Amino acid sequence: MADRLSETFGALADPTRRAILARLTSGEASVTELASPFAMSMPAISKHLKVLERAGLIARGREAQWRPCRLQAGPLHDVAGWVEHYRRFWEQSFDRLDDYLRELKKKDSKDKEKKHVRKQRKG
Amino acid sequence: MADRLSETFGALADPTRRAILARLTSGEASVTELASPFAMSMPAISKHLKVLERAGLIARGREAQWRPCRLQAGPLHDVAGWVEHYRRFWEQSFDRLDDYLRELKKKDSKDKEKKHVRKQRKG
DNA sequence: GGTGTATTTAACCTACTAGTTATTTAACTG
DNA sequence: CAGTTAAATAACTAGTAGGTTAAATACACC
Repeated sequence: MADRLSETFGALADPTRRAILARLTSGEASVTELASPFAMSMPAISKHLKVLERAGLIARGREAQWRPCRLQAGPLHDVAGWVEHYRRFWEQSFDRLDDYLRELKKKDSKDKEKKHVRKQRKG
Repeated sequence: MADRLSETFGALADPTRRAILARLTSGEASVTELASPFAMSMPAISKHLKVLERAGLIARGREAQWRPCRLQAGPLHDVAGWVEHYRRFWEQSFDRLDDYLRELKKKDSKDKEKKHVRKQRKG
C-alpha cells in the first residue's frame, strides 16, 4: 500500500471502521464503548483501531486502564482534496449518459449498415 | 466488503488504480494505453480495470479488438458526500493547531522574559 | 482460413486481511 | 496481595489481493 492516500482509502474501505469514525464524531470513546455496537470480539476491534491509527485517522490517549480514542480528520482533508479534482466529471455525468445513449443509437444504426456495406471507417 | 462505499474506497486504495483514473480524466483510453506507464503485465492491469469497473468507477466500450475505458465519477460523488460530514473536524483541528501555535508563542515570550532576555521581542 | 494484435482467462504464488480463541499486560480496588 | 476490569498480543484459519506466465478469445486484414 505504501503511500499515505492508499493507506487512508484502505482504512476507509471497511464499514466497521467507518462506523467507528462516525461514532467518534460525537466525542472520545474507550475501546469497549467503540466495540459495543458490533457483534465482534474485542481483539477484532482492537485491530480495526490499529488500522485507523496507522492511517492517522484516530489518536489514542491513556487514562488509567482505558485507552480513549479520538478522531483525527487530517487524512480526510486529503481525501476531500483528492476527490475534488473529479468534481466536474460527476457533474457532467448526466451529459455523459446522454452522450452514451446517443452513441449507442449511432452504433446501432451502423451495425444495421454493416449488414449491407462491407468496409466503412469512422470519420 | 459488501457495501458500495467500501467497494469504492477499496478500489481507490491502490496507487495504480488512482493513476488510471487520473489518466482517464483526459479522455477514453485503451487497455494498452492505460498499461503503458506501468512496469506491470497486461493481466495485472486488466485486473485493476476489473476492480474499477466493479466499483462503477469506469465503464468499458467495445471498438473492434479494443475495449476503450472511460471514467465514471458517480461513486466519487458519494465519496465527496461521505467525507464532507467530517469537514468541521479537520477545520477544527487546524484551529486547534493554530491555537496551539499561538499558545506556544505566548509561552515562548514568557519564558524569554523569565530569562531576562536583553533583546526586545516584537509583537 | 491464416496471421497479427488487443485483451481476457486460467493457474498459480505470496502476502495480507479480518476474524477467531486463549493468553498476557496494565492499572485500579478491596 | 488477590481479584477485577480494560485492552493488547499471540497463534491460528479462511478468504482475498496483487502480481506472475502461459493459454485462450475476439476481431481485423490479407
